[in-house]
Amino acid sequence: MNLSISGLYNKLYAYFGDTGWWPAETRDEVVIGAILTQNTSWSNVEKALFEMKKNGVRTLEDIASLPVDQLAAYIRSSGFYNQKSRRLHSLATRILEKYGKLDSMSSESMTDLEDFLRPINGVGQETMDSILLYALDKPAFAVDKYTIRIFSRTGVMEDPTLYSVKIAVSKDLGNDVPMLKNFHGMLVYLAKDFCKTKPKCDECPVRSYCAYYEASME
DNA sequence: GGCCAGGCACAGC
DNA sequence: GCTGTGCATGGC
Repeated sequence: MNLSISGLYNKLYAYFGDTGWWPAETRDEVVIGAILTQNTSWSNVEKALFEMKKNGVRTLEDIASLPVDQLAAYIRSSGFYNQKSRRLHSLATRILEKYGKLDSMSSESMTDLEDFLRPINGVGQETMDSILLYALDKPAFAVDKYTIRIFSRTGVMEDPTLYSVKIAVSKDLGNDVPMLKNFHGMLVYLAKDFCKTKPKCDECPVRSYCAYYEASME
């Protein structure tokens, strides 16, 4: 059976509903989390966020005014802490220099924001799209490893890559920001709940489309 | 104890 | 352009 992108969205929505993704209370926290979660499980990111907050570091301004190695000590549990502390510090500094705060940044155009973010060290495609969508409410779509895996297994796309998925999703879901936000959130839930190394296919909402499920039944 | 996790940059081909 | 590698912790 064939499944389109909006078909996948509808299947997932029927099961998960509104996920309220991204798990952050402020725009600043989205940006921080977007760097910290790079190739890292969210539970380790949470520990780092907790440690930062415990020490009064909650905003990009707090980060920019902190020595990098101090920041590194706080985010230790998120792994790659030397890299990430440098990335976070420079990203925070550059945003503050150019825009002052994220609220005023969100009134800029997509292309201007992309041109600003893309060259920043440590901001790749997924990090940029996460920031655009979840911190700045722009119609971007963050493609992660989960997304590729699910699109591939469910046959939504033949040979999904980061860029082909981005294009196809924006074609199918358009510029509907709440929908784009929720789609990514639902894909994360799906991947975490059902697609892990020891998959739980029995109750998966899209198992009837999934090549992995079929293979596991043989 | 080994494998994996929501990436990214950079070297070498 | 594509592929391999370093970056590091915590949970299973």
